[in-house]
Order: sequence, then structure tokens, then C-alpha cells
Amino acid sequence: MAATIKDIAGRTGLGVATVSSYLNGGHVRPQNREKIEKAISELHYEVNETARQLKTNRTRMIGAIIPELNSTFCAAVLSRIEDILRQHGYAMLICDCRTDAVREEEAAEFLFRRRVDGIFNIPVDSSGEHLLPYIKAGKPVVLIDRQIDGLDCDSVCVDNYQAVRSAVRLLTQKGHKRIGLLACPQSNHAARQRLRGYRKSLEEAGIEASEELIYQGEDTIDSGTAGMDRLIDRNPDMTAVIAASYRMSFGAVIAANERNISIPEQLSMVGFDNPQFARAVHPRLTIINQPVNQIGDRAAGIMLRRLCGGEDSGKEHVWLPTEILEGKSVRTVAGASGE
Amino acid sequence: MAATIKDIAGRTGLGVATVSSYLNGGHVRPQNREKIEKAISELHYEVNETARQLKTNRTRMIGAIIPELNSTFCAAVLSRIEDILRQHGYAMLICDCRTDAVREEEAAEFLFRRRVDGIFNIPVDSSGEHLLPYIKAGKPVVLIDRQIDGLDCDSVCVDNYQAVRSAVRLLTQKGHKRIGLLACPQSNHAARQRLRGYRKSLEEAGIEASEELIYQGEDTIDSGTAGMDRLIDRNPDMTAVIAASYRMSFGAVIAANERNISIPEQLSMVGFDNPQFARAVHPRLTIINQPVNQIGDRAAGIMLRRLCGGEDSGKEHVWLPTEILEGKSVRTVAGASGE
DNA sequence: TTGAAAGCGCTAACAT
DNA sequence: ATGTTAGCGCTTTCAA
Repeated sequence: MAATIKDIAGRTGLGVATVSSYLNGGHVRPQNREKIEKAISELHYEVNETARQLKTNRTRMIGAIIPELNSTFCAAVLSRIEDILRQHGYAMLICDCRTDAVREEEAAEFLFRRRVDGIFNIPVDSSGEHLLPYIKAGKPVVLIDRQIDGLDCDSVCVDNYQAVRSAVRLLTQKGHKRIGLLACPQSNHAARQRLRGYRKSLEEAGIEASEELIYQGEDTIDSGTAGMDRLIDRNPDMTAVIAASYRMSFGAVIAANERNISIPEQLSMVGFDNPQFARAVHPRLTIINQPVNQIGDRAAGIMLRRLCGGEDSGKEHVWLPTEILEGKSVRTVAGASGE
Repeated sequence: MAATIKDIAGRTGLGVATVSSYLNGGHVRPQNREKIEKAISELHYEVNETARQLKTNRTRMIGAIIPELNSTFCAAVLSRIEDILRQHGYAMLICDCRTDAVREEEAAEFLFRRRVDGIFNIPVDSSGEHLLPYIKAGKPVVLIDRQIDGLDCDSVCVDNYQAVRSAVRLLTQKGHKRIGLLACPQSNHAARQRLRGYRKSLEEAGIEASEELIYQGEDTIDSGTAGMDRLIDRNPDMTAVIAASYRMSFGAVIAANERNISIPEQLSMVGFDNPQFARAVHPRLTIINQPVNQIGDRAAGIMLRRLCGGEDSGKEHVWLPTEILEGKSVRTVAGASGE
């Protein structure tokens, strides 16, 4: 069996309270300090966090429920958060709910029973009911990437409305009028904002939006491929496509690749996320880029502040801007207004 | 405060042991069962896993130390493992050590203090010293992707030697003789096996290996790009390149893309990992594909068996085969022997 | 500064 | 089948 604080007390002739005090940075006489340190190294003593947790009613564990670990966005944001939190002594319990609301709910319960001190969530269910127990218990909840209206918690998102709007503007300025959109399921806030940005900016440019140019599919690579196929087949006059998610972009690139469509001569393309992927595409893909590191930093920062019992006054709702990273996948068509 | 087992006992007039028994699937009289269930739902009682952990000396948590969460291979394997383990009531504590042996060591300590029941590791440090405390404590350790000689634990790897060998064979059969290799740091078993497979199979094909054709770099995208640049510049007669990791492949594709090298006319290429990425590359990349799902399944299976106190007789060392997924990035050069 | 003792919520003997 | 009780290893009053 592993050594306990009692063993250290016994070996040093001190009381357990003294040892505990030492362990928690309290003041101990130099000679006793030495004795304790000696005993600890001899007995290979390691604090039992479980016992500490039971006593203090804090687990120093944070849960994270995400739609898909195997997604660059989630992984990038999470690894950033994990890094920061661990530096502060917090462990991360990660649950992948595979974009399934039922599994998300189960994960929330699972983590609640384990008494995590707080929770990060890229929500699948847009009602947010699965988070209510946390909120009632006063445990910090930080939503990432997707806001939930009416839920009393912090959130860190990007401005998806402006994100797509900037992409449409880039295209219309280069003379594009028939612009397709690969849209994700409208079940979450981010996806809705992206579609809204598309419609609104077309309207601003005086272009009539055609439903034929909008493909509503799942947020998967295959759906991106299928969507591209359909948009191309039904819209011979389409000159550009915007993919409203990384997976959709990925799928769209595959479709263009397999149909031997030359980008940007035959079709211009704007993707979403992942600058590295954009560089690997031929020709280099123009993308809407999300500040993944910033998202992680802000989310972790808010969580840590809440954990330290920061003022509970009003929740934070952070909206981070995206940027367009220009590649070579967009061309200027005849009759361009700008430039 | 949250309700405890005592509250349930008080409310039902039963003893805590009876309630505990109910909670753990023991036999209780139907009428009492009902009473307990009623009290639980009225009080919103949730078992306190922390207390249970302290008592049973099992946390039902498994640690995972990986070089980089933001890597498709790690994320794919981990998400599979997490899924299986959670179904069995285990939570996953994930630590990203950023391919740094010091951080890996710290993560191992961190997780040990938290008393995880077992640990998965894609090791960075090839001595395996950071895992010794677990082994001494009799906690199951399952190595993934990289074997460590002389460490008494289970492992699930792919046959990296054969993996690269099959790629070289594919190339030599198509007449290639000047074949470059983008190799990863030789600090882990997998990387060493890949390089060994390269040398050995060239030898078998009667081709003299030239050190000029081997680029030893970091396992990063940038290093893949830099490596491609160097190999091309120094070896005008090189007709093919094998990238010995996913990141290297990614970097190599970027280099080819940015230098406007036409694949496979000017240069043939074989990458590593990620069939989806291979499809998105133009022309479709021929790759060495690892069975990520199988790796996850086998690793999780072994862990669960050990956790259930399976026979400790001899550790398992699983070697899974890879496969070549042919794309269009390899051409046949003049004087091909095969076909 | 140090020690004694209570107790966090639960499980597991043991007794009934 | 149910209840009593003794800890699991730690922190935290409260006294000394």
C-alpha cells in the first residue's frame, strides 16, 4: 500500500495536522520541515488527491463535453485549454459525445456524478438542459463556439455572422454573383449565424439569394462532397462556393479533386478553418480562419476566474473576430466592381 | 449542499447500508426499493464518486498521456478508447505533453497523484522511467504506437517496419530506384522501425541507400516541408519520396504544392496516415494507412481486462498490420521490372 | 508552531 | 434483508 500522511507523522514523530500543514504550504519549523521531507522521499509518499477532494469538496477536475474529439477545431481548442488548466493543477475529463444530444446528456450526468468543479461544452443540444444541474449547483459552465440563448453561463464564440459575411463580400467584390453555400444543420447557434451572414450579405450586395444555391447537409466530410456534387449539378452558372465548416470544406475539396474541376478557373472556393490544410490544397485554399488559440485562452481564463470565486456579477459573452486568409482559390470574374 | 446517502436513509427510515446495497445492485425488498427510489428522485441524490473512490481505493479513472492531442492519429485513437471506456464507467484524464519528455514525466506524476487506475501512453521518452511508479504499484500500463524494450507492460503498435517496407516495395516494383525518405527523430521505437524498414527493403531490392536521400527532421509539418525542399534540391535524380509520418506527409504536400511540382509526373509520393486527407490531395495521395480504430479497440480491450484483474500472466504485445491505400501519386518509371 | 479529534460520504464487515 | 459501525486519507477547527 501507498504511504499515507499518518505514516509520515509516525516516522517523524509529528502529528498529522503538522504534516498536512506542511503539505499545504503552512509554516513548519525548519528542523521539522527537513524531517518531513526526508520521510516523504523515503516512503515515496504522494498526496492522495481523492481523500483531499472528499474533504475539501473540490475535485480540481474540469469536464469537457465536445461533439467530436477527432476534429481539428475541438482538438486545437481543447489542447490549449488542457495546457493552461493543468498548469493550475486542474485535470481535464474529456467526453466525446459524437454529435449526439443523448450522449451529451449522459456525459453531463457522468461528469456531474464525478463532481467536476466546472464544465466546458461545445453544445450539440441547443436547449442546454443538460447543463442545468451545473448551473443550479453554482458550478461554472463555459460554452465554446456556440451560444445558447437564455442559459445563464459564460460563452466564448467567434462572430460567425461576420465570418461568412466577409467571405461573401470578398466574392462579390471580385464579381461573383452566383455563390453557393454548403451549410451545416441549423440546430446550433453557430450554424444559424453562418447562414444568416450569407443571406444578409447577398441582400446587401443586391443579389437575390436562390435556395438552389444553398445545400443543407450534415457537418461531415461526406456531406461536403455530396453537397458540392449537388450544387454543381444544379447550378451550371455558379461561379463560387463557400463551405460553412471545416468538414464541409474538406469534402468540397475532395469533390473538386475527384471531379477534376480546376480551381479557381472553373469555380472559386472559400473554406473554413485550418490554415495548414489550406496550404496543402492545390491551389492554396482561401479560408475563413478562426482564432483557435485565442478561443482556448479566453475560455480557460474565464473558467479559472470563476473557479477562484471571482465576482459572479453577470456572465461574460466573448465574441472573437475571424479573418480571411487568402489563398489562390478565388478568381476575379468579368465585370468585377471593386479593385 | 447535495443530498447524501444518509439523507436517503433518514427519509426512508432505512439504514445507510441498505441504501448503499441498493445503489450497488444488492437485493432490497420491493417496498423499500420503491421508497429509496422515491427519496432519490425527490432529493435529486447523486452518488458521490469521490467518497466511493476513497473507500474502494479505485477511481475508475484512466489517464492518457499523449504527445499531441491536436494530431489526427492521437485524437482518432483516443476518441475510440474514450468511447469504450466510458461505456464501462471509466473516465479519461487526458494529458497532452507536447512531445516533451519533461512534460510527459510531469503528467505521469500528476495522474499518479490523482490515483488513476491505469494509464495509456504514446511515449515520448523511450526509457519509460516515467511509467515505473505505475508498474511498481501494479497499475496497468498500455503503450500505444510505440513499444519500449524492457518495460513490463502491454503494448499495441503497428508493424512500422513492414509498413515502410511495403511502400518501398511498391515503388521499386514500379521502377523507382532513387527514393527519398522523410524520417522522424529516431528517439522512439516506431520511428526507428520505419527507417529500418526503408534501409532493409532497399537492400533487398539491390539498391544502394544513399544518405543524401534521407532527411532526418522533426515530426512536424514545417519539417516535412523543409525536408522536401532539401531532398529535391540535393537529389535532382530522385523520382519518389516516402514521408514517414502524417505531419511529414502534410508538409511534403505543401512543399510540392508551393514549388509547383507536378505529382506524380515529376515526383512520386507516398504519405502516411489519414485516408481523408489523401483524398483531398490532388492528385489523390497514395498512403500507408494505420488501422486507428483497431488500435483503439485493442488497447481499450487490454486495459479493461487488466482492470477486471485478468490473469497477470505475461504482457501482451500486439502488432497490427498497415495497408497501402493507392491513390494516384505514384507513377511507373521507365524500366519497371514488375507488372 | 503543533497536536487531538471530528468528519467529508461512502463501503464492507459483522451482527441481527 | 437490514442495521450498526469502523474506517478510507485527508483537512480543519480548536486548544495547547
